[in-house]
Amino acid sequence: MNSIKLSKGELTKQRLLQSAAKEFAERGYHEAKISTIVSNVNLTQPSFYLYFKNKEAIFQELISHFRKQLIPFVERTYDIAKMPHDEVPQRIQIGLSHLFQFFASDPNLTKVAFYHSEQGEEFRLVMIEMMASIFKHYQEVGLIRSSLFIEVAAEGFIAMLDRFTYRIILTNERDIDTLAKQMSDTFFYGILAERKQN
Amino acid sequence: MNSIKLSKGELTKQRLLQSAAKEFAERGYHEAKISTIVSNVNLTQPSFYLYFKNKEAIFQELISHFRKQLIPFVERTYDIAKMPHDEVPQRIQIGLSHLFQFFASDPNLTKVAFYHSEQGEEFRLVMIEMMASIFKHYQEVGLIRSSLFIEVAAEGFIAMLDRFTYRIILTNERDIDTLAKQMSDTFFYGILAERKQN
Amino acid sequence: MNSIKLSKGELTKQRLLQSAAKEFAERGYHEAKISTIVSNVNLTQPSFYLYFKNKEAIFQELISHFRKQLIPFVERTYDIAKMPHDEVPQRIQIGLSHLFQFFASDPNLTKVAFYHSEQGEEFRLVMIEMMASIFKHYQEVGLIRSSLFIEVAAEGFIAMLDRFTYRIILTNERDIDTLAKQMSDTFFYGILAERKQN
Amino acid sequence: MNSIKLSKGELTKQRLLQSAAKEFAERGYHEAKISTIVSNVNLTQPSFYLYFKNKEAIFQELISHFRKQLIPFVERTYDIAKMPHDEVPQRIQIGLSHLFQFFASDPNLTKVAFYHSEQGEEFRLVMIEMMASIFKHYQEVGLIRSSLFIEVAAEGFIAMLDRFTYRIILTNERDIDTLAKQMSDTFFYGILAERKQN
DNA sequence: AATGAATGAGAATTCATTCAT
DNA sequence: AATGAATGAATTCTCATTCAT
Repeated sequence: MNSIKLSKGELTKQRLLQSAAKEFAERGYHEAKISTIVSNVNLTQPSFYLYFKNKEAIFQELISHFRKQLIPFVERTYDIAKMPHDEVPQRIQIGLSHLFQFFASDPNLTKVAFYHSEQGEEFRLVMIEMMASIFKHYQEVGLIRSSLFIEVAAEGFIAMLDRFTYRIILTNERDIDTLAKQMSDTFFYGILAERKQN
Repeated sequence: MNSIKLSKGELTKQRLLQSAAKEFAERGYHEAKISTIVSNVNLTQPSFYLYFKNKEAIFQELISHFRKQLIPFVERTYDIAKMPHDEVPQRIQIGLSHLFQFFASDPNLTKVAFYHSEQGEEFRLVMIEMMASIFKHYQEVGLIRSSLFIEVAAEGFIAMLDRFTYRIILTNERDIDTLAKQMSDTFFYGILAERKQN
Repeated sequence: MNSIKLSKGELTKQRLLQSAAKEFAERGYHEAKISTIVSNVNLTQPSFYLYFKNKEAIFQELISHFRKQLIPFVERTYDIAKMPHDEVPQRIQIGLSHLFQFFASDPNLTKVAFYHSEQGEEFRLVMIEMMASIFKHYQEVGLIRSSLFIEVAAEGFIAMLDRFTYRIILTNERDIDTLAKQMSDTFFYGILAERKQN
Repeated sequence: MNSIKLSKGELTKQRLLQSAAKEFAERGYHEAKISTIVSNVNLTQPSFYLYFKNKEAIFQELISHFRKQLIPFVERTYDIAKMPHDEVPQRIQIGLSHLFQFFASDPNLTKVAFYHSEQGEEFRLVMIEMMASIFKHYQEVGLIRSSLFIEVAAEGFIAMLDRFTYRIILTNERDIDTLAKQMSDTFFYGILAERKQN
C-alpha cells in the first residue's frame, strides 16, 4: 500500500526507524545502541547521523509518529457519544477492538511509546480523558448508573486496555475481538451475580 | 520495631539498600549509578563492593526482599475464599486496601519491583493467579455470575490495582481507602444502569 | 579589474577559496569544516574535491596566493634604500601605510596567513630581513644612529606592524594613515624627552 | 623549593597539568589530545576525569594559574611610576627583563596563555594598560616627550615584548638581559641619528 | 570498615573523504 | 559540473569495577 516510490535515502531512513523501534522496544531508550540499530540495516554508524541528529532525535521521531496516529484515532472515538443508545455497549466494544488492532499493528512502536517513553503517561491520560467524557455523557442520559465514579471507572478502563494491549503485543496467543468482548463484558456488567449496590 | 541493634556494617548495608531503592526507582536499573547510591550515604565506591558483589546483586537483593514480603501477603489473601459469603465484597475491598497500603509503605521498592525489574511481570502473574482462584471459587458458589470470564476478570482486576498503585505511589493525592472502595464498586457492579447481559 | 570572464568552474573555485579564507580566518585550520566552506557557497561536499585534493590543499593555495602577493610587495619596498635621504622617514611611513592597506584589503586571507598558518613566521622573517637591510643601509650612511641594534630594531618594527595589522583587521576603528604615522613617530624618535644615549 | 609533600593524587594532578601545558603549547587547544596528555604521564584516559571535569577544565586551570601569577606581577610593575626620575629608563628595562624571565620560566604555560587561549588578548590588554599609565605619568612630569602618542607607544611596547617573548620561548639563543637592554634602547631612543621631530 | 587511585570496556558523535551516478 | 549516499578513523567521556593500603 505504502508503495509510493521512495528514494534510496528515504528508504534507508524508514529502515532505520523500523530498526530503532525494534531496538528501543527490546531494550529501552538508554540500553538501545545506535550500533545495533544501524547494523540491523547494514549501515555504519556515521550514516545514522545523516538521517538523525542523534539518538534522542530518532526516538522522538518515533514517538511523534505514534502520536500523529493515536490522537486522531482517539478523537474519532469521541463520536461514540453520538450513537443511538442501544448500540453503545457494542460500539464501545468495537472501538476497543479497533484500539487493540491499532496497537497490535506496530507492536514495537506501541511498546516504545507506552512503556519506554516519558510521553507514555501522557498518552494514557488522553485516553482516560476520552473515556471519562464518554462515560459522563452516558451517565447523564441514564445509560450508565449514576452511582459510578466516572474518573475511577475511566482510569480503570484504560488500565485494562493497557494491560491487554501489553499481552497482545507480547504474545499473539489471543483473538483480539474475543478479548475486546470479554473485557467489555467484565467492565460493563461487573462480576457479581446479583446487583446489591453498596 | 526494627530496632534490633545492627552492627555498623549491617547498618551501612541497610542504608545502601535504601539509597539504591531510591536511585533505581528514580532512574531505572541501567541509568542508576553506583556513584549516586554511595554518595547519598556518604560512602566511597569501593565500599559498595564490601557489601554487594555488583550492581546486579544489590538490585536482586531489593527484588528478593520485596518478594519475601509480597508472596506471604498474597497467600494470606487466599483466605478470602473462606469467608462468609455476604461479607465477600467488603472483604475483597479491604484486601485491596491492604495491598495498596503495603505498596505505599515503601514506594521506592514497589516502584522498582513492579516497574523496573524483569520480575515485575512475575509478581503480577502471581496476583492474577490469586484473584482468578478467588473468583473461581465464588463463581462456583454462585456469588459471582457464571457468565464471567474469570481469567480476563482477574487480569483486569490486577490491571486496575496496578494502575492505582502507580497513582498512589507517584502522588499522594488520594485517600487509599476511598480509592479501594471506588475501584471495588466499579469492578463489582460494572458500569451499566440496568443489567442486560450480552 | 579582475573581471576577465571566468568559466563556471573557475568561478566556483574562486568562491570556494573566498569561503575557505573566511572559515579558516574565523576558526583556524583544524576547527574549520569543509562542510561549512561548501555550504556557504551552496555546494555539496563532494564538489569540493573536484577543485581541491583535500583540506590541506585549499589551505596551501590560500597561503601560496598570499605569498605571491606579499613577496613582490616586500621586494619593492627594498627600493626605499635608494631614496634621497631626507625623504626616508616619510617614505618608510608611507611604505608602512601601504603594507597596512595591503593587509587590510583581504583581512581574512591576512589573518589566515599570519595567525593560522605555519608559514606565518616565515612571512614575518622575510619582513624582518627587509627592514634589517634597510636599517643597515641607512645606518651606514649615517641616517640611523650607529648605536642601534639593527636586528632588534627590525624585529621590533615588524612586531609593531604585526600588532597594528591585527588591530586593523579586527576592528575598523582607526584611520590607517594616522596609525602608520603615529607608529612611525614612536619608532623613529623613541619616547624620551631628551636624548641621553646609554 | 616546592617540595612540600604532595599526596599521590595531588602529584598526579600536577603531572597532568604539566603534560597538558606541553601538549596545548605544541598543538593548540583543539588539536591537543587527552590521550596524549595522559599517556605522557603513564595514565589511562579515565584517570584524567578523576582530576578534571573535561578538556576545557584543565585548559582553564592552566590559564587561571597563569593569570594568578601575571596579574600581581603586572600590578607590582605600576610601582615604576614612583621611582626617582633618573632611574626610570633603567627601571623599565629591569622590569622588562623580569617579565621576560617570568615568561621564560614556564614556556609552555606562557605559550598556551598568550597564543592558544582566548584570554591571550586580555592579558595583552592588561599589559598595554599598564604601560600606558606609566607612560602617561612620565609624560606629565616631562620625562617622556609630549608629542608621543601614548596609546600607540604602549601598544607598540607590548607588541615588542610579545614578539621577543615568543623568540625567547622558542629558542634559547639569546641572553634575556641583553635582549631587554637592546629592546629598551631601541624603544627609548628611537632609531634616527638626529632628532628632527615631525 | 573504608578509602585513594586507577582502569577496561564501551558509547555517542564528528569529520574528511570516496563511490557511483 | 555536481550530488546522494555512505564510510573509516578518531576522540571525548562515562561507568562499573579492582588493587593496594
